[in-house]
Amino acid sequence: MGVSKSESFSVAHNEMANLFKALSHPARVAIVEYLLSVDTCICGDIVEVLPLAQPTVSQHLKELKNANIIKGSIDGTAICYCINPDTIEIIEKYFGSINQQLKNKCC
Amino acid sequence: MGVSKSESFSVAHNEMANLFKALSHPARVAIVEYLLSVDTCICGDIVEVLPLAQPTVSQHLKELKNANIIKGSIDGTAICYCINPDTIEIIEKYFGSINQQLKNKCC
DNA sequence: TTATTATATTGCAATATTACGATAAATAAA
DNA sequence: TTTATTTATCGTAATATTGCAATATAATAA
Repeated sequence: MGVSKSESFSVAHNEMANLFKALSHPARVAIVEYLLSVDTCICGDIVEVLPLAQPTVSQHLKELKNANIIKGSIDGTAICYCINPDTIEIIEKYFGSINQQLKNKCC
Repeated sequence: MGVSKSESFSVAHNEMANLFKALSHPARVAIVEYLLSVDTCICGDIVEVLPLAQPTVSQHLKELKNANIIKGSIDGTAICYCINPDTIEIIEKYFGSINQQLKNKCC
């Protein structure tokens, strides 16, 4: 019991759920919005912006990377993070499609 | 410690994270897509569609309701669930705005 | 080489989530 | 009233997530 039965669901449902899970923590939402707010992708100061310790921030960045929501490229000793526009577009289109389908409904 | 430091983040970041958390499980994604697939909102057969026991489905429905992603209205002994278009639109616009901001960027 | 700097990993404690059997609650039908 | 039917809640076990100190890794600078 208690085990997440993700294998019982379709790959598509799991993929969407994983995208949302990556954004299901305020720290990760804050990271995405911070990456949006800075001019360039070059930014190694995310730890300074968040009220969390460096290992915790590193962990959150890893989850966003694993979900393909952000990309990181090595720049000497620092790492440059930026948002992956492809993934954002996938999510936007997903909700756009839901909205479209809702327009042909009674609710 | 392990306690989620959600109070350390803005209300806006928490609100968006809570929306995504509601959709961060394949069962809840499946519920949303099932509600989209049926003609009317009148549906008391969600349990039949999912590979989960009735109390588990009830719990997932509760989380979607709490996040305002679905609405439920009592119809005799059954409950009619349907998607809340307002919340879907909030999410779509959120990603639309991110996409817009990304267009003016180097990445 | 030895610092220094930036990020990642490990290990662990605290908490949250997931799942379901048992049971309760509420309404409808007999 | 009694009996179905439908959904919700309780209690609990299994697992996942969150957070951070300590430490490791990797690249640069001195």
